[in-house]
Amino acid sequence: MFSTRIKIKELLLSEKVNYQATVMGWVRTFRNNQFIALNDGSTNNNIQIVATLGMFDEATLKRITTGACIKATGEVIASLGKGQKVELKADSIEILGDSDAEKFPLQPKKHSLEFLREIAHLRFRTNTFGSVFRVRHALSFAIHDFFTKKGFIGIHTPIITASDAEGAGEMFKVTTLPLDGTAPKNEDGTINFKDDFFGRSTNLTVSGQLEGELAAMAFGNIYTFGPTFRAENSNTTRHLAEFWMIEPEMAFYDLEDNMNLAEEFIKHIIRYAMDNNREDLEFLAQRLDEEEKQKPQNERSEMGLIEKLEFVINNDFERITYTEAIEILRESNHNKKKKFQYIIDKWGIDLQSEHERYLVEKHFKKPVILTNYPKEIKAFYMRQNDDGKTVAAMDILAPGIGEIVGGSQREERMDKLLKRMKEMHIPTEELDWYLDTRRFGACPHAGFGLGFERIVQFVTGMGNIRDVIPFPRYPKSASF
RNA sequence: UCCUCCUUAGCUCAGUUGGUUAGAGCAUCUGACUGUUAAUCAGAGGGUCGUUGGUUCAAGUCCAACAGGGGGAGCCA
Repeated sequence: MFSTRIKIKELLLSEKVNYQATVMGWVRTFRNNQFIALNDGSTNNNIQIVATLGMFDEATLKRITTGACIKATGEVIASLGKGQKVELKADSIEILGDSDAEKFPLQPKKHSLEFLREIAHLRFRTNTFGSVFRVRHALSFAIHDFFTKKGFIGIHTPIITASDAEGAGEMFKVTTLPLDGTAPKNEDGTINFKDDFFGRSTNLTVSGQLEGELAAMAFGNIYTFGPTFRAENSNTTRHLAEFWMIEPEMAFYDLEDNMNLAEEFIKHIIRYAMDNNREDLEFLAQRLDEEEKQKPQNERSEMGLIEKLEFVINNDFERITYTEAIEILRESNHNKKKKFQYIIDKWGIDLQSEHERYLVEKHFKKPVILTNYPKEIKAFYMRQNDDGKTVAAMDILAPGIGEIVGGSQREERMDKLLKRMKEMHIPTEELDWYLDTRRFGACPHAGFGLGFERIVQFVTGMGNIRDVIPFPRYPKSASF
């Protein structure tokens, strides 16, 4: 057995001294030819390894460079210096992997996030990304934990799908047909997919919702948590071409049940990260704080990261209807003074992100759940309200990020659903399997979708979504 | 996709109204020092100024196109 190591987090946490230990990790700095700051990714805190002068040969010391991987064995003692409680006085140091100091790009200094994105394969070794991805994992675990405790069944919906009728966005084609122009064609010149791998045209999924609804019609409560793909040419700080989405779907839920679950869910996973990743969040809070100081006074956020998260956990989300939101916006001084780029004048228009931000950041200063949107601006499967104008939709808007959750009560009445599909030119033949849920034992049900990276952004305070997924995919970029 | 800003050493950035040999800090290398905390001190190396084309006696500096990046918008999660 090779790994007899103790993790640095455990070693530092116990504060026990006077025992033999082995640590393994990557060198952050090597000071004074004696003091190695070693990190193993279990925490941002490094263990100080003391290589007593004269105990190690010159050749070994030369190989202890920033980025090198080493194994050190010795006695854990109370530190003789300030700055750490314990340190490891090395009896032996073994270089497991050299790192050419002239070529290793990470330095013990502040790097820009843009530069680190170019070396995404190495950025895991920085404090910022160490914290971000530990928090990401905690949130991921908390999601499964939340739904499991509530008796939800996790469903793996397909990544390759045949349907392209959901209208959730542009899709990536999946094919094994040749791309050199020799693929079989129909008489009208379009590609004939009969000889393709699946014998039909297929795409990467844009949502697991429709399949999720099928499972909910058997298990009652289900959730999906998987990768999702959108071939939109979106170049923003909150869009990715490949992202992870959580989509719960619940039988016997109406819109209010749906909102209650979504709010409880968000609070639960934030609470989990606060309880289990305090150190990482404090590091990220400090990082954000320094970043904020670079901004002009009027652009700085009023709350620090920890404060903001506490606030979200401890306060009810504001719940208003679309109609009320339009009223608030129309009557706002911001609107009257024509400070919006898009002036709010009539009911029925879609809200622009400037309006969402006004509601969340200026007016309510807390997360807002917007409900009952006009049916014209929402998807075909949303349940039609009795007023004939709106649907039982809900979006949760978060400060700094905007839409974090989109959901609705689903239209379970076959006649209404079919009518709406026709109006919106959704091909019913292709979705016949979906319509079976309405044919055989239809029931009131609801669900929502939550972009995982967006909640990771919210919790870590990272401004760019490309910095909360290890290897981001976006237009013109699929490195690593 | 649209608007806008940016691109100078490995990194972060200076570079004046266009003018001779393009600078700094950090990193790297060499040496000194040795209980340091992004160690310190001394010295050295390191640049086709994003690419291509244009204006000019002269371009890092002005103009254009393209590429890449940032911020904002749209689409959305």
